[in-house]
Amino acid sequence: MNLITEIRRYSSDIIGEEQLVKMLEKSASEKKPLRVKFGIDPTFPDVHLGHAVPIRLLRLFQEHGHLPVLILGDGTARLGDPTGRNDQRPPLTPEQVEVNAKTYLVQIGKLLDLSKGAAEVRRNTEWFGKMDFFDCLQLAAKSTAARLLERDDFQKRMQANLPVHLHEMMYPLMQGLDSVKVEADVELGGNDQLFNLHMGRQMQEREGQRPQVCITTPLLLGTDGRKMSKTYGNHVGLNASADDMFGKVMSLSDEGMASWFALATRLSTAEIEAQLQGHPREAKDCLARSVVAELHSEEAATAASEEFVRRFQKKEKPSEIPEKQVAAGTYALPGLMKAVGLANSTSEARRLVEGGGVRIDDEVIKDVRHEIMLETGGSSVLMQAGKRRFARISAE
RNA sequence: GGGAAGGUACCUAAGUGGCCAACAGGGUUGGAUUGUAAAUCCAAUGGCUCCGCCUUCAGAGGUUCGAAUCCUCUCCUUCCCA
Repeated sequence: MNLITEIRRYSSDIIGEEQLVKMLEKSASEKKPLRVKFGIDPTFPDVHLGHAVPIRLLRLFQEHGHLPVLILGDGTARLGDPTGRNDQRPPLTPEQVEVNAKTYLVQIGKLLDLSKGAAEVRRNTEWFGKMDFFDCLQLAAKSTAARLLERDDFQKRMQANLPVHLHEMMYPLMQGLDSVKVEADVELGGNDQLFNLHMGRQMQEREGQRPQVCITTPLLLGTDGRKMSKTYGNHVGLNASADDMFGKVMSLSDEGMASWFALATRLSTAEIEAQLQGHPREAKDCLARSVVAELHSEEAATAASEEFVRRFQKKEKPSEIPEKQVAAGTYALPGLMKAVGLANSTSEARRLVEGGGVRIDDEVIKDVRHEIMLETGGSSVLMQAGKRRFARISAE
């Protein structure tokens, strides 16, 4: 299939589309790969499927012989992209950033070939680490306050009487400088990154480089239909276990399925159409399998699907239940739940019990004063909190 | 530098001396229903040795029998003027 057609599947905006077509042709005839930049800030430990959309597009370029230039924004992470935030995030230490950066490489490596020659991985402290204050001033001189304040989220915050800090305004400039430093031909990003991508284009032009083509990808929504974000708890992490990943995808709302099929799987448009015609449950099962298969394996996907049916459709026990051991003795139910990690506090445990969400050996217990006796060598107790949390408890 | 408005639980946001662990909505968590979807209904939502006790309303002091509410100082935010 034609690359440009495939690109469109994953993109919401292409700035310089004609230019891109020419670049692709020229690259093919000269056998010179395009440098395709994608930057990600290691601000938290997990990459999720939302981030994976541009990474998928990047892989598409890679499969067509172009060179992914992955920027780990270890410099920009110190500051944090203000996009879509109405508050600042706490600053990260270089150590935290480095830990995150390492996990990112592992996770991104599941989708992209990061081996030498196949991709270029850069950290932007490579250049930001060397800049002194006067260099920063020069960077600041590349744009104007009016231009930077055009940004949507700055506008909104100012209208809401929320702070907009000066360093936040530097963020787009930093991202733009990344493009200049790596001489990007194309830059990819989520569609909330449009402003930042534009900035790279402008700055390259000022530096006498050919301005990059900017491609933004649609936002993959979270399982509840809102923006996918860790703070909403509606994200699917790339390093989630197969079962967990499967379950989360199954909890996706029906409305979100079409977009998930398009953005989070490699199924063809025709296959997707066919799935969407069928029963939503079957379609979602196919979707969840595809996602798990790509990040784990086919076998894991099948196993996760079966496990899911067993647990939630047939309401059987999960095939693996965590074993917990406590000292022998008699326990009050809430305290024991806290001790084995089924509740965060005894008060929370009480609430669960009173709400009828706790079972011991398949029997609902509503009495918070219920006591459990555990003796060494005695039989274990199966405890269930809510629909999905189980523990088998025995005495040491 | 001058003036004004603010800082309440995960978020938004009431409360301006006792009836406040603190209204309401969102979120979250349990339960019912179900396709672990959506929608809907019910309940819970600081902690604990739980019919009672303990710690909370930016921070530190103070007034009072009693403060999230009054006073003083400090820290933080926004806006207006210079």
